[in-house]
Amino acid sequence: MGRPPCCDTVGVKKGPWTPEEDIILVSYIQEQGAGNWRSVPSNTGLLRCSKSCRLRWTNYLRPGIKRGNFTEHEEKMIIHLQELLGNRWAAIASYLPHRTDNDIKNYWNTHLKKKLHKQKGQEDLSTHDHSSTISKGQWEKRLQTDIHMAKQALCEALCIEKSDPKTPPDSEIYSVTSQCKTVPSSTYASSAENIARLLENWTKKSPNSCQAGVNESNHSASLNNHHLSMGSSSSPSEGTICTRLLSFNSSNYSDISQSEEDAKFDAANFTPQTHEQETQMPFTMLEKWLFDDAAPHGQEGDFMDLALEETTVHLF
DNA sequence: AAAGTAACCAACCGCCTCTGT
DNA sequence: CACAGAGGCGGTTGGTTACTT
Repeated sequence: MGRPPCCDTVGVKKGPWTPEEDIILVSYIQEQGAGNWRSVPSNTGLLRCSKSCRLRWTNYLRPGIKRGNFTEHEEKMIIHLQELLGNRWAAIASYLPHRTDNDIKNYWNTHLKKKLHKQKGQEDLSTHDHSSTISKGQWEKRLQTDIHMAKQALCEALCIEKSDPKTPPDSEIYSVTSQCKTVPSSTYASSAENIARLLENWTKKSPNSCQAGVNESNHSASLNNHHLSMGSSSSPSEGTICTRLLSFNSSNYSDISQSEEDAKFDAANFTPQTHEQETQMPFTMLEKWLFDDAAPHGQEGDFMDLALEETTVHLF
């Protein structure tokens, strides 16, 4: 017999998450921090299994997530990393700070696999086989540059940490921990943004489900009203949750532009990041691991010997 | 306009790994 | 060292949306 399910299947809700559930989850994580997922359903009253909560957080509600519209650069990164690492989506995602493993996996399965298949078909017809070798070399250089940039970012982060112990490292800026009171509000605002986006779709799709207080002619107002209306719902905890969310939305989030947020990410661009605790392995370990993986394909030497060339920078 | 098909993506399932006891 | 439980991960599914006929 297999292991019992991670949680009771009786009374556990499945399927798409509602905005209310998202708000409850985000609010809880904002207070308690991510982790100890087992206790999340019982502490929040969510009728979801712990895994579902974790997945929802990591793939959708976590701050800093960018969805859809993969850039050409990201696309190529994924292709190359997939070539190096295989279907280790979490590892690949760690090199694309804005993206989740699920998102990358989906994108690979729906877009890139076909695209590559198509390209391969064309290449087979072509007699210029060396062109692919050249582009591969370029990618190796690019990755080397990525690694260099990541190293720099990590060094900077560590230097900052050392010089000013009160300054949280980048990894902490984007994590919602139990010490979240000291974490800049932008951390949570991004989640609020995700929910706001969700609410936007939700209000469009099901105007009846949240009509109380929703002014459909004004989107931002409708979102706020929606929060308020839920704040006056039967559940008192929900009320405080929504009020808090609203305050994040209205005061803090508006102060933090997306570009600023992006800039923070860019500072640590291509630095491998983990999803859950946002704790970063020492880069050298990851680097080594990556190279070890690549080594059997005879690429280690290429990577190690490649110096960072200015000519490769323009590729980004 | 309706039906059929393809594409997309959120979420689930089950196995694996890690960690605490 | 062995075991159990929790979290992490990759494969897969199913519902929804977009597109085509």
